[in-house]
Amino acid sequence: MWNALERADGFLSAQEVFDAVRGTGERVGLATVYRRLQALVDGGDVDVLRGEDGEALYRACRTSEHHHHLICRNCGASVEIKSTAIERWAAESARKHGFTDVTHTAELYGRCRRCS
Amino acid sequence: MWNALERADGFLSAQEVFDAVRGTGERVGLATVYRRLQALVDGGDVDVLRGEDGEALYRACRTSEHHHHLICRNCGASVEIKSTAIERWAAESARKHGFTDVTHTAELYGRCRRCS
DNA sequence: GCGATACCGACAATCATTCTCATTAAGCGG
DNA sequence: CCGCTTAATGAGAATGATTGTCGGTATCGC
Repeated sequence: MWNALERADGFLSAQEVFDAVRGTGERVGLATVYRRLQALVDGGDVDVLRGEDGEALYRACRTSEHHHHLICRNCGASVEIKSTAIERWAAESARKHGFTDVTHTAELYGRCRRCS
Repeated sequence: MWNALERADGFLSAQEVFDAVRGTGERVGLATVYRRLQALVDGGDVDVLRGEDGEALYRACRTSEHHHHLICRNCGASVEIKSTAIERWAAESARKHGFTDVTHTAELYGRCRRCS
């Protein structure tokens, strides 16, 4: 399961992970895939985000630091992006409106060079 | 339907809109709620975003311009935010990695003044 | 080896969302 | 007002992702 995520260089849905694992001949249940993915997410080893249709997408990330993603909406390939601009903007906006304890999500969706 | 969205000053799920409309005595089907909400979204009159569990949440927005939200994770109240910094960051990042046709999502979650 | 325990796979259940289709409402020329 | 065409609607079935259930199995300390 971990291998499947590492090998893919983009986000995979739970179904895709399931198919990939099955493809290696390993006999595994779909429920287990969800359980293990959730465990990986809880452990901080995998990033999860919601596609535009609300489906959960998983990815093994190279860094455990806070970062964002640039995702190809065609092939799923993704690039990790760090940005101080976003962090600054988030903190600034929160302060201006009296909000505390603020977190944020930010993802970019487009077509990668190959899929253009 | 529009009234229900306007009256709430936070995001509502499709089910909540459905309940609100039914509460007024209006006889309407759930499928119609989804259809009309989608139409409103397409027309730019309503914003939609995905909650952390993937559920679609709708809100009547005051401006039809592109903007983001600062949302209280306790009471659901939200503030609309415009930011040129984000737009610049998105365009810049996309260009740098050869992505085209890029859109983005960015939301801030925190506790509003009253809920702090 | 033995019992306690955690994990697992198969499948049923749930929940949001979409699809289907017969029905109804609305526009319109006569 | 009438009949006809067309778009929108409601009810409920269908779909698809995700989660729960439960009997079975591998594991570990003793």
